[in-house]
Order: sequence, then C-alpha cells, then structure tokens
Amino acid sequence: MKSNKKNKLPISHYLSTDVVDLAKSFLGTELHTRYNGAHTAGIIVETEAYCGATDAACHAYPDRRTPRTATMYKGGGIAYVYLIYGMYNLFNIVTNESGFADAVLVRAIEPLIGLEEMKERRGVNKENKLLSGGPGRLSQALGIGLNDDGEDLTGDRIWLAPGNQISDDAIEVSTRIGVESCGEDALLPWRFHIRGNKYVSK
DNA sequence: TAGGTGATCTTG
DNA sequence: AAGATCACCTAT
Repeated sequence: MKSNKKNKLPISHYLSTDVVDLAKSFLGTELHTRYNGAHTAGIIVETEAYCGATDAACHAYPDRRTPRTATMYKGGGIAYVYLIYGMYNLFNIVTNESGFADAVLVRAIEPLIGLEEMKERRGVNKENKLLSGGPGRLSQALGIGLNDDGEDLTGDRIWLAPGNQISDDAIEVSTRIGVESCGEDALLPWRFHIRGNKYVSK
C-alpha cells in the first residue's frame, strides 16, 4: 500500500499553544497504526489535555525534566507512550512547540480498520468498549508499545488523519479520570468525549 | 471491589 | 537502596 501523506495531519496542526482546545479538536480524528503490514485504525472519541507548565496532573509539572518526560518537551506531532501499573501502555499526542511539555491522552477509539487484528490483540471477540474503550485497551488494540515513544506522527507507523468534525453540541466535557490525587487541578474540565458513543471508557 | 504489575521518581 | 506511587484493567 502506498503511503499517502495528504491524508495525514501536518505537523502544524500539533503546534497550537492551547492544548485544551486541541484535545477537543482531536475528537473525530482517525488514529492509525501499521506494524509489519497490519493496518489498524479507529476514530478518536475520548481525550484529555495535560499541560506541563500549569497542571499538577501532568507528569512534567512543574517543569519537571526527567528521562521519562523528555519526550513531552520535544516539538508537537510525536507520540508520548509510557507504561502504567506495570502493564498498560498509554498513548499521548505531544503538542505545542519544543520546550513546552503539553500532551493529549487518547482514552478511547471507535474501531474503523482492521477489526479482526484488533480483536486478536485484545483477546476479545465482541465489538464493544472492552475492545478499544480505555487508554490501555486502545493501545493494545492498535499494537502501540513503548518502542513508539517519540515516534513521528506523520510517519508510517502511527499517524493521524482528518475525520469528521464534531460539533460542540455533540461534545461532552468533564473532569479527567484517575487524577484525584492532584488537588484542585483534578477539577479542571479537560476531558472531552463524543456524547453517546458506545466506546467511551466511562 | 480487590489485586496485579514493574518502571519511575523521591526520600513520604 | 528502598519504598511509595501510578493519566488502568480484569476477574471475583
């Protein structure tokens, strides 16, 4: 299959300084992977914004530079993938210019391409949220692993493609999941999902 | 609802 | 060097 750059979001799309607005705008966008010829993809239906400079829930707050967070400080348009609870790889989209540690966590996708491959990777046989709803689940379904940390999102392993624009009245806004220990920043309305979509994690 | 799992970061 | 923590998921 020929690579088709025209259908990939350009780097410029990731460089906005407003990670919250970007997180919302990624709803409806397609997330693709291709490993060893296996092409899988889904529509992003749930995201969360993380902002290194001001947000206590972000791994890079407050301007914390460690081996792990180094990826987030690079320029937007690459993947930030990390291991959580010893078992799950969480996939994030790095945004903003180099030097700013902003990222969007992708929390759920609606399967689009390669459903049999995704089911096999997940060890399930139904098309419901157990297949790709939840950040650990979607990474497993798409085959995303720690080797993808820092991967260029305009390349041929992982990429985003424009999908349907989601209108504001179809988007639900809420607080982020699993950040209760982060004080008042846990209350920020930085989680976005497509209302009523059956793959949304909660 | 409880427990698994291991890298990461702090020294609680 | 050791221990707490962790942007979660699965099976009871």
